[in-house]
Amino acid sequence: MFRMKNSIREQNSIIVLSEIINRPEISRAMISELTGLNKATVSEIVRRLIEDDYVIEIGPGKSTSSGGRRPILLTVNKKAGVSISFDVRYDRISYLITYLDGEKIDYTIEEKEMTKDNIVDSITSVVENFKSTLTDSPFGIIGITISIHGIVNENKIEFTPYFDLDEIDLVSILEQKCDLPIHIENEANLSALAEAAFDYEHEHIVSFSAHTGIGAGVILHGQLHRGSSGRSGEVGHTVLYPNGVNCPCGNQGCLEQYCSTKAVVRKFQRLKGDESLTFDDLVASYHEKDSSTLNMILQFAKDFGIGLMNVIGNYDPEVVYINSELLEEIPELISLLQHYLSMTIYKNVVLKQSLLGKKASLYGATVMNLQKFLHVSNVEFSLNMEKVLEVE
Amino acid sequence: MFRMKNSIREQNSIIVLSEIINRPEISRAMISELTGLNKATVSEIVRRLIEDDYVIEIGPGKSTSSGGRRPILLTVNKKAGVSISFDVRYDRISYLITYLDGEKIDYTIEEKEMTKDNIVDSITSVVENFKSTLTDSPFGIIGITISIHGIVNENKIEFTPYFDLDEIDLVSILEQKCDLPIHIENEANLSALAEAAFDYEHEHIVSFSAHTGIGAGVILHGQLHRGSSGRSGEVGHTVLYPNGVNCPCGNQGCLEQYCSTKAVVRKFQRLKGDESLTFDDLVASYHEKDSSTLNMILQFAKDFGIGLMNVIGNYDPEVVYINSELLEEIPELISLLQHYLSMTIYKNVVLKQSLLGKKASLYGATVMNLQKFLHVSNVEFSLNMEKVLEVE
DNA sequence: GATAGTTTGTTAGTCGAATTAACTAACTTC
DNA sequence: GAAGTTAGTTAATTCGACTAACAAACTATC
Repeated sequence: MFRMKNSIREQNSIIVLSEIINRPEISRAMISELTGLNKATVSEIVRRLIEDDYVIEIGPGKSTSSGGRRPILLTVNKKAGVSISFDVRYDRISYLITYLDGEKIDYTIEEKEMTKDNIVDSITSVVENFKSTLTDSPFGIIGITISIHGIVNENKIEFTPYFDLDEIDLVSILEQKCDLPIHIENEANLSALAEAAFDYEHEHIVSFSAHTGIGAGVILHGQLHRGSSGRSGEVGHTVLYPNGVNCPCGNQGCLEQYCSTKAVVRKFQRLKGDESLTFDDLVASYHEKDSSTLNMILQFAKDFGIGLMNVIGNYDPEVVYINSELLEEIPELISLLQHYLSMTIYKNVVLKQSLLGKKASLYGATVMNLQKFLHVSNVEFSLNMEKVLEVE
Repeated sequence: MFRMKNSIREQNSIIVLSEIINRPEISRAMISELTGLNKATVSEIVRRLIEDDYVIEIGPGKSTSSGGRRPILLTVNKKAGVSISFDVRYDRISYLITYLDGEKIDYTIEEKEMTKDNIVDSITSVVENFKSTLTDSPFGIIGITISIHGIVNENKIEFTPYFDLDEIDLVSILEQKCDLPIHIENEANLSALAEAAFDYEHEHIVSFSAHTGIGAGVILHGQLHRGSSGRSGEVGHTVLYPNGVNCPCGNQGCLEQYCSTKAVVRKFQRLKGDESLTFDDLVASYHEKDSSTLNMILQFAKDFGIGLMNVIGNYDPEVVYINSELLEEIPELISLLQHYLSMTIYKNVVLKQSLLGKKASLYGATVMNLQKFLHVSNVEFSLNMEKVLEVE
């Protein structure tokens, strides 16, 4: 058991700050009611939060119909610091710079091949560039979190399929060059953090990502579950068909070989005997109700459903957010999957389309920056949903 | 955030008590060193624990080679209360009565068909019987926990295959009749609690039980993960062979239809064309190196391994305790499974034979009684390993 | 428009848990 | 027997959170 020194680590301070971050404006009295903390306690904690630049007063609110003193509304001092997020894939890099509430300052995607030789420069040039424009703020850049499509453990990249980032110690290099807190995390895990940060209702959340690979990020009791070595939720390599097709991972019949976007497009190409067909062609063919495509998609849904059930049967979450280009284009598949679920003991599990799509991991990285900055491990605070959803 | 009233709920009290429960004897100075709490703080907390009958002093220890005052050794006041555990299957009921450290007072297995009509009497008669022999103790019976081979949620039995316990509200009935705290929990979950209570080293533990059904109990960050509706770890009904044999659960190709003890014996019977063959015959045939039996067991190991990998790929635990009659009789299969694992990204995950075997759930129930009694949700305290392993 | 009632937020005093620092107690070694 | 070491207690202090009382600022109403 370690003792709390830093005031912001103090349990109740973080509870109060969470309530303030969670909504656009709130009064001391309301915080007291929501948390069960005494009014006097809330006043004292808020006094320190204001003193330390975390919170600002934005003026009086309206009194209720039954009268009474008007509340003094509080809000998080969102401009006290900024967060920088990167998402790195083998074929592209994107970044997002936001204030503390998630409001966008800058967002860019660049399609280019990423390697261990260009990643450091790609990142530092963005950071240096931004640093030069940054006017004085109490906290400055609170941290940089990098989303990696691969296995990450203890801030080290252990395995990156399709590229070679595992050959350098990215965090050490960047910490030296930037002199800022650097964090790296798996893409699916960060996506789950993002979904959880916007979901006030649920405690157990799975984010199921199917892009080039398939992975699940898992939030249990409001906290990210990373597993003992950062390998939790690697469902892409659980076996769907014993004795099925070979997978680069060494096993046979892995889910990823049947249900990743890549695999489905390949199957579509073989079905039509045309290797030039793209993802968009597949979607078009489906919407034209081409019967062989329909059948193929139906088979995909069955396989996908088994992979999904596999995760649900292990974790028993309340809700699963699905983040997949294919299911985004064919949303009725979600209903179909929900129908499959309704016939099992997991009928109460709710499937939802991810609201954040391809920006999920970037916002998850923002959440991680905030978590590290505030020294908390839960997601009981949130970014400003409105601000986030209006981006692009 | 709720305030702590009851002294024993107080964070640091429970930390100190855990250290005392965790070993046969310990001094105040050592507690101070282990926990980081100040000597004075430890003295005060221990004073209250002694006052409240949780702890006793057992006399002076030896001083170290470099001299100094001799320590006053402390130990948990194990006879201050007793725990009662039941394990209920469709075909038998067993119970275990222990002191607070897990030392056996009574243990009995009775083979009989259990139904909703006889379960209440079976339990109350044991409790009443024991109550009459119980001499005055500070806490008396601290609780009764019942292990159920079925789905349990919020202290209610929701589904029991092979029998009908889900038709009565067992906890309410027993609470009325016994006037004691009654808890019920799934068998696999309790087994996991038991394994974790004896495992000081690991934080993420899976207990994989394969008996009539297949289930996994999961300990994450030292706490039992039950899922949002008590259905976590229901791996018996994840799909092994898509389009495989029908399962009573409604799905096709469930793991349970291939790897439960029941399923394997049935397969052996068909293999040999003799329906009277038993589990023991299967084990004998294997040890006689009957080639068709060997092949069958090899196939079983492959299937079992896929089921296991499925769980590991989701949770990424540090260690998996396997509780299966078949693997207990053929322990070399564990090495084989470990070999399969070594070829995956989960090469660091350790497989172990359960030390507790068929008594795992009973000891897990004891742990649960202690957890509820002490108002804690972790297993950072333990039963007395020596005392437990000498039972029978 | 004076008064009563309501709600927000602050102040003063108190409590309790944990800390530090200085002590006593009880040993070993030389 | 003196010096060094370890165990445990005591007293004073700090700090977070609580209660209770109050001031501030509103609404409703006769």
